[in-house]
Amino acid sequence: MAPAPCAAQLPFHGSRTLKGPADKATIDGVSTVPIRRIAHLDMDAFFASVELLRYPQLKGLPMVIGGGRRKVDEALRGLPAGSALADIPIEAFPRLKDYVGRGVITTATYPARQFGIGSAMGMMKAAKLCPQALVLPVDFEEIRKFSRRFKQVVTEIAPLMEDRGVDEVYIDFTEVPGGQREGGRVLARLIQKSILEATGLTCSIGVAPNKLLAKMASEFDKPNGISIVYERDLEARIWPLPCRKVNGIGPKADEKLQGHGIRTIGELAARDRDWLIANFGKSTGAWMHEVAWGRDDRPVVTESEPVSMSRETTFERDLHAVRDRAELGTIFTQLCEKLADDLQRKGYVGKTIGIKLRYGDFRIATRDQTIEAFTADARTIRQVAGQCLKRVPLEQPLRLLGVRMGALARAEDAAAIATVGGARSVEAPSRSFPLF
DNA sequence: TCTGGGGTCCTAGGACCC
DNA sequence: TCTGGGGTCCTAGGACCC
Repeated sequence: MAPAPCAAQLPFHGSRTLKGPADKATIDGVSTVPIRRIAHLDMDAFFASVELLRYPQLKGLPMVIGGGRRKVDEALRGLPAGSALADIPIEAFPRLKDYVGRGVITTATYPARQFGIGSAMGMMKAAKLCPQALVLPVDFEEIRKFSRRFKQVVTEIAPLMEDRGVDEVYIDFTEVPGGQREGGRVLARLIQKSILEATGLTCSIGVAPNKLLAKMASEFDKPNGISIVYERDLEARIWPLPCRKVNGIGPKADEKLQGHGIRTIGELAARDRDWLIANFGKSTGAWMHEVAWGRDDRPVVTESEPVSMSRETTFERDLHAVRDRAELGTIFTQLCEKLADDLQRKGYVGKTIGIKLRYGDFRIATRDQTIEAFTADARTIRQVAGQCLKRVPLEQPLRLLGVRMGALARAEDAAAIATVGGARSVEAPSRSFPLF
């Protein structure tokens, strides 16, 4: 019988991170310390590309994936099902001009992007740009399958991989055999080739000294491209880019920067660190200065625990708390049940239960309440969330309702805390009981 | 007939404790 | 009677990302 593992042999719990380079390596016959090489990998038009594997006859045509599914599903149901998917005539597929509803686009194929269509764009707006574009619903099961498959290919080659969503990962090349050759290009090529063989899908990879630059680099040559960026490329390749290209500078920050006449990353780098801090706050200002100079020492994190889970839904039409009370109540209960099911399936419990609603005019309100004991029970969630709902104004029409669980713990850890906590409360009341 | 459904992190005020 | 900081937790909102 194998000896019981000691603590040091147990798998890492929580976040496992890679530290800087340690060992000597040989590059082109020269012994040297490996330089930090971080890759960002982005699947090309992921959702749409997965659909194209099923319907190859649509290749090369403008196509979008996403949206409020109903209408599209109806149209697709009219298609002959089963084995001959590839033989369905193109004319049989639904078009954007026939689309009705509130959805947004998840992915557009490259031909569709030529028309100015992009992710997160409303379906109705996209339909005006390219009414003849084909439109298909998202097949989440299929997407997850392909997502798992490509990530497995990556980790088999380079184990230090950080998951950034269904279609994106960071990879630490630094200590991987071949990871230093041609600045990472050789390994990137191998990964691209292996993913294509395993899935039939292409991806774009950027390799750079850190995550910040790798993320920008992966966009340089899309689709199916590889870009290698070194520290010395900062001025020529990074500084000319608009500030928006920095992961973390969004529309608001960009607008404010532009208000100060700062449009490119180079112009941001030219500003005084103290000036940035004075105008954007201590944390954001200092961070902006660092990223403008291409500096980022965040590690590649291979494992992390979820902080919250939620379920939300946008109604087909705006609902009113009083007039549509019954319908709203049904949806609310279903959301709570789905959330409870998610928590239980994944083995989590939580203490902070909250609701979110979006009004017809897109304003958002949230309320939450922290309860004594961890739970993943649908009825408890429904009850506490119901209390939260009473604290929010409900006069105006509602567009969206959501339920959220925060302050998560693994179910088994929470059970242990409950036991110890129970014993503790008998001995002496104390508020400062350590959580973990 | 604009604008989905998940998430993370940050800020800021107030309660409460030491 | 008037005055502190530091720390944590809770709550609400907002920016941002995929």
